[in-house]
Amino acid sequence: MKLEILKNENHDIQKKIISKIRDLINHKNLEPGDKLPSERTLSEKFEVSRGNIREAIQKLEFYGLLESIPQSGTFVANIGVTAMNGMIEDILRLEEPDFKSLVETRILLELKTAQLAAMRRTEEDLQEIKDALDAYSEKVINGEDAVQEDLLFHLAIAKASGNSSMNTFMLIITPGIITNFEKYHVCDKNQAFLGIQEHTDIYAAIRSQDPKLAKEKMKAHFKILYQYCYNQK
Amino acid sequence: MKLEILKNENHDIQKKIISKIRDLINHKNLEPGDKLPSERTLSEKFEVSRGNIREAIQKLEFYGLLESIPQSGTFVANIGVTAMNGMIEDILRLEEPDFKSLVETRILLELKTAQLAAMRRTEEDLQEIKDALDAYSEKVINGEDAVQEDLLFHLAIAKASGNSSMNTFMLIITPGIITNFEKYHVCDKNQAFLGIQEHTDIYAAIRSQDPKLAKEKMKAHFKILYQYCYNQK
DNA sequence: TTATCTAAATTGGTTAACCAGATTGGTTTT
DNA sequence: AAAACCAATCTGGTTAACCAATTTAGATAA
Repeated sequence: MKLEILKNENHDIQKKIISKIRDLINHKNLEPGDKLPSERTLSEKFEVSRGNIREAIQKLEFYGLLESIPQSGTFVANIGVTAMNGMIEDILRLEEPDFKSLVETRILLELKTAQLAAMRRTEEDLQEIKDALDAYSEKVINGEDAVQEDLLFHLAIAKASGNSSMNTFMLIITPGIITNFEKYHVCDKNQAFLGIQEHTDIYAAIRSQDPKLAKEKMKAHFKILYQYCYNQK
Repeated sequence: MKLEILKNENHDIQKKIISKIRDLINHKNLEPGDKLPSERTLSEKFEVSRGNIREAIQKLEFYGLLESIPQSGTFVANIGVTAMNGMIEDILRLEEPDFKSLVETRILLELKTAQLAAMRRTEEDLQEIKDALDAYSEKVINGEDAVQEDLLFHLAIAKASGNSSMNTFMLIITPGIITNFEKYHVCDKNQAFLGIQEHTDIYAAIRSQDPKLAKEKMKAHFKILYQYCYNQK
């Protein structure tokens, strides 16, 4: 409980620091390549710990807005003040994604990865998808829980898509999907049995290198989920 | 130069730690809820600094595989060994996305965000998109560089889509897109002038709440880019 | 024997000291 | 006057000490 509060406080502090950095860049008219004040200077100017400053800078570095060079300084990336302001505003605004956003995004990604996997899969990819499918089927037939095997099947397809961005994004949204699924108890035995057929259809389409069919079968697979989630709301 | 090497070494160390944690979970048959050895124990067992251990744990925490509780310990998340192994393998394998992956993913996301924005945009969203469009047009007409304003127009649409996951992903791929664009000098003056019309078309479709048209116009906008990027390869 | 309480040890998180390398300003040399 | 050099200073990065909360184990009391 207290953890949550602390973490939120910490998160708030980071947001405040980021907005102060933005204000500083605007006020001092810092242009691409200009150097920010040192971490120590900022920490006493903003009256926060140096660690907090470092975290904020690293976050802005992640989004490509700043660049830290050891033993030298932190510099404004090659991006103008306009885009800088717009992007920082976005970063500050971003709330934690709701379940609906996660599902919507997952479906979008999976329809594409299925399509791409059908186009690009190697024999090795295909074998891995097949293995995941078999593991899944076996668990379901034995009446065991197969959430993990289901997940691995989908991740195998993402891998076969040959697009590392989409693969990464699948991994990022996976935890949120799983926890929410378990919270809502979406998967029951009937759906699992139906899942075997749907998974098999998807696999077959990817094997026969039919992108359109793969997308179609993936869409069918998500149809129930999609409706279920939106009715839940 | 040396920075790169060091950073790669650091990255390698983290990967090694993550795979060692995976081995440990497998070897000790740690199940969901089980406690990992303390950070200090791990650091001397793996012969790395405690900071490295913390980074690796935080990364696995980000992907929902571990959970750290202050003054208590780090625990295996509610995810079985099968999925744990599969996901860690994926995490270790993920390479930096190439330009093609980035563009492919951006197009996928933007076609959807345009569509969703047309469905869900509020009056406020619409105004912000309009402002971004005007700022872009003005720069282009004055013959100035308008890369930033172009970017902000697209981010405004992502915001209006009402899907925070997609919005986040757009922000994540943006830096890679920008740096590569500048590297390849994609945008020239002619494209910028053409861009005004295309942007205006997209805006009009979103204003008139026509999802299908919005997607179509966005597709047209990306057509040149898409071909250009793939020809570049 | 069981339950309860207390103090010591353990935990993840945080802070302050330290490090190596880059920068800078002044000095010396040519 | 200009170039070369050098030491003091400043930088982000790293490490070790510290902290408060928690857990644990043993002593005590019922």
